[in-house]
Amino acid sequence: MYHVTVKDIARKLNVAVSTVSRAFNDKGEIKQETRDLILKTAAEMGYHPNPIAKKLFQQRSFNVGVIIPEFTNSFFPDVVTGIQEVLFKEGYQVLIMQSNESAVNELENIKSLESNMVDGIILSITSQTSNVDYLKKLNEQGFPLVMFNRVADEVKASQVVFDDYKWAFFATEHLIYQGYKKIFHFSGPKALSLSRNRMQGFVDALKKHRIPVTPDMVIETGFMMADGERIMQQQIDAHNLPEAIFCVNDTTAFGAMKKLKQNGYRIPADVALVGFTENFVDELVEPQLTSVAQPTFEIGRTAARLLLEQIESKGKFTPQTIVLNGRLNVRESSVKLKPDYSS
Amino acid sequence: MYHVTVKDIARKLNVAVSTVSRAFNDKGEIKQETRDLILKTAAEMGYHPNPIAKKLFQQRSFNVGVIIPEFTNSFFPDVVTGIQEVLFKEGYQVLIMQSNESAVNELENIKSLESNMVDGIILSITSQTSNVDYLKKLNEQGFPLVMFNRVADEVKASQVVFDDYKWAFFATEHLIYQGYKKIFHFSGPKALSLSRNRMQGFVDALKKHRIPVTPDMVIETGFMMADGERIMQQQIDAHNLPEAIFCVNDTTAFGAMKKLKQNGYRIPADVALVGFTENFVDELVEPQLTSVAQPTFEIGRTAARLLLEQIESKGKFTPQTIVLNGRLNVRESSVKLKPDYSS
DNA sequence: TTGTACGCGTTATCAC
DNA sequence: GTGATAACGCGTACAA
Repeated sequence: MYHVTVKDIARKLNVAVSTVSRAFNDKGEIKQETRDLILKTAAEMGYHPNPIAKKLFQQRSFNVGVIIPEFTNSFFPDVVTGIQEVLFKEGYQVLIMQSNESAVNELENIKSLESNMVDGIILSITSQTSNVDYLKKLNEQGFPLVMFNRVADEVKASQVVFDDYKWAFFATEHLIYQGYKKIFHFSGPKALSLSRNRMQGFVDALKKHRIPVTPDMVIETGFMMADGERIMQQQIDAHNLPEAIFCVNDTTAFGAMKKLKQNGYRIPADVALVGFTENFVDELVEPQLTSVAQPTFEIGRTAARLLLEQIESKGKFTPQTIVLNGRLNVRESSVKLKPDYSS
Repeated sequence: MYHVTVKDIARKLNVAVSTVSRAFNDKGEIKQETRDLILKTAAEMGYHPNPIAKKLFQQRSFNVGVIIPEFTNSFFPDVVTGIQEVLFKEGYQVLIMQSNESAVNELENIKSLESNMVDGIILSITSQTSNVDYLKKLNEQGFPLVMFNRVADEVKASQVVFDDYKWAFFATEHLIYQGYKKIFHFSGPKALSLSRNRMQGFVDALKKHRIPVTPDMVIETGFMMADGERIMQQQIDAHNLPEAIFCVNDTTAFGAMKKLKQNGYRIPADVALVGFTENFVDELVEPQLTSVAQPTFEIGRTAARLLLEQIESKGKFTPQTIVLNGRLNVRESSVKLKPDYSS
């Protein structure tokens, strides 16, 4: 694998390397015909500027790191797609890393990206992350950083978030309007502000409609399908079933759905379900799952734009928080069946 | 963001930069105590070797590119996870790119990775890729290359594949053993060898069991859910329904399932379904979908190991093809209901 | 065992 | 308009 360099072209054309360089980074300070000649022979020789040398000189890597907790749900891949869309156009490479919901991996990833001289990092913290000192330090040093969805509020960096409170409120209110009174919430890890916000939305919606809120109505579950299954089974075993459940995400809702069906309960007749963070599977399961849709691609694009802004505004930069809007997709799993008078 | 360099350490300690460098790349040719001192002060000063300079010198990027058609199904993310697992341990960064099932993007991605001096590329070609000249050239130049699942046979590179023929054969035979006779196949894009192999497995299974094969039994569908929906609706409209369908993947099977249900058909009573490439959704849909499971993570790990082998065996390297094994997960969608004598 | 000097491929800053 | 040269940070011959 031999790579053609500026030197090769310079030698062949009997010009100086700086002239060759100028031909490529055209700033008008080169004669048109020399430029054309150089570009032509360069193409013939199969020359490509060596990006590594360029990076070394410019002290910029044009790499951006993205750290996400997992890959298996479509949420994060979709966000990453949005991120890539914007950054790729601007000439950046995107290094994607997976923390696998492990705070240890996450820290390793951050350090690895840092030592690879990425120009900035976009991340969504794990559900286990408790210590964000490193991120905080990085951010205070002015290192470009954007967090999305799962954010650490102690770190004063740019954020792209969803109004979890509002949409949890709406989702819960939707259940109330359907006529359900005994409503539970399967919550995410309380360490994440996202979980706390969704929980608060749930609680406040009940309060608004004068439905008494007791501690047993909120059950900390987790984010995985297995979590939903486990907690649902516990409730079934304890003979403590509500009329409806608002789940912190679709995945846990699927777990709950599975266990309910296994135990012979009908959805929504016996227990209604609402999820969160739209998934293409929602329309495939039976009954179809009501869920709150987040603008995944737009989250990614916005995060990328914020990061670019910070990278390019050498120094003086004030972090911004952008809140994106969503929408409630009402489907079979949450709609109260009207009494059937026809038969 | 000021970065500490070898120079800073050398100045502080009054030694030569080469001594500092030696301390890090320890080959025993340095006094133990100088080494320790240098390492200690380096740590204090927060020194990290600049990977870009290292790459420029070593003419190696320790980056590996991965190009996949899409991110939304869990198949590719899972494979990528396996790839990262192996490569990350060996000190490689993985650059992930998405071709979005576009042959144009794919070529751009390859060139972008190449010009970024990745040490090798792992890829799965798009369903649109017809011209693989560029890949062929790359491969013939000795550029490390591994293809998985969706491979281009004209390119004599290492491959990690699944025995699509065998498992399509088994899946079809399973339907035959259930007693179905009129069986259709919704095939993938014929341009992909993967599609042709699955189709051939289907055809040969029918032949083995002396079921006549007619051209209308194989319908080129595509890979997306929308494809499955469209083709299914066409069959329904044409009143041309089989007793069972073997779909090229789960996604098209979901599409078919959706349309069948919408039109009031029961699965498997009216039409049985079998998919391919296991998906966590299979157990969530109703009825649960029978599917062939592929060892996704292992595919990734194997591809990564093959690539490493080629990267490290400077020059003399013979491409290998590794065939991985799978398994048929039989679920409700394909099991023939026995006549019910109980009622 | 340590220091000097050079090269990796690029761009910017000087001269000319 | 063009050429020579230094610099980016590192690793390695070679010299000391």
